[in-house]
Amino acid sequence: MTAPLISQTEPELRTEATTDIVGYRLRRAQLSVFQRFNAAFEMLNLRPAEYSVLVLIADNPGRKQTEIAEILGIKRANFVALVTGLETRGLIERQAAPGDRRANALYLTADGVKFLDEARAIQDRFEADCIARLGGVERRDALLRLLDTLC
Amino acid sequence: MTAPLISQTEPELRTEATTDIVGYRLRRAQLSVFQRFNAAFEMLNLRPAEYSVLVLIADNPGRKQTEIAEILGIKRANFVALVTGLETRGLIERQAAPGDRRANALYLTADGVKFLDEARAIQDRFEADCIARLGGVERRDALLRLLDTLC
DNA sequence: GGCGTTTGTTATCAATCATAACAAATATCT
DNA sequence: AGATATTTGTTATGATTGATAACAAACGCC
Repeated sequence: MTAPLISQTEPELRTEATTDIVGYRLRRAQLSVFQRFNAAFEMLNLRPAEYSVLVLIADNPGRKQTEIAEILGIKRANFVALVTGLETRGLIERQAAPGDRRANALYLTADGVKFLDEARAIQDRFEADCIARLGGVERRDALLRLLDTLC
Repeated sequence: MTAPLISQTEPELRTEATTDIVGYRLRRAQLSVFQRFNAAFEMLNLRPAEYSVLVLIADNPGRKQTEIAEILGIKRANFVALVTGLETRGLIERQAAPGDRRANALYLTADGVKFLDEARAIQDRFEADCIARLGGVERRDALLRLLDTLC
């Protein structure tokens, strides 16, 4: 005997047990947001991690690689290529850190400052879009508070 | 002249421009949750994606690979290795799909059912921990609603 | 019967993340 | 001061994840 014909409309899958999970929904939301971020920054060819590095250096010039990396939760080893990439593009500089010949002090170049201005403008629009989707700044803040409890 | 001594306590970095961003906080929270998930499932050697595949097959036996993959947002191409891995471990089976000799219908094996029972128990405890961190089921539901608006 | 589409698959490719090892420089301790 | 431990940047490497292109077999359509 074959399976009986149940419905003409395509039978839907049961997904509650999978989708009603915090981690799963977090992953989906994060992927979605990052894809939109990448689309918005396609012209600048800037990835999320790179943007955060530029902002952090701009707000904290002269800090060592390790300090910047640690705050972003990036391993020292993986941070090297990231910094090298931004340096090769002429956006940041590694300078000798005063008082520690091992360390590299990171600075934005003049080009980097100009570049970051453009990036910040795009990011502001992007964040405004996220806030609009969430339904207002209060909801955004509520989300950030909830996310913090998971870290 | 050298930089003046400002403070004995280590000077803190300015991070607002980076951390007050939805995408960034999403990424951090998702990474943190997945790391705890992986720790909880270390004994079962089960990754988040694998768990969701098992649950989805259990709740929708006989579905084609493409159907399961699409719901999880996994590309067909990348889903092959995932299915093969679970099949090699004896947890699921690829069976001939009735009426379509191209497609593979996916089923849990008896071992897969037993295995998923254990996994579900762990996941239930894990989700309870997430809810506790968030401050209750209402907050968890609020988070899920907010996350949905970002997809 | 011919033609476009779907399905599973392989092969790449890029990005992300983790670990181990290492040399140079620095800090610590006695 | 000298021995020892730690920090810093770096390279190398591996595992995981996600995306794209191409392909043969099977299917659906006309």
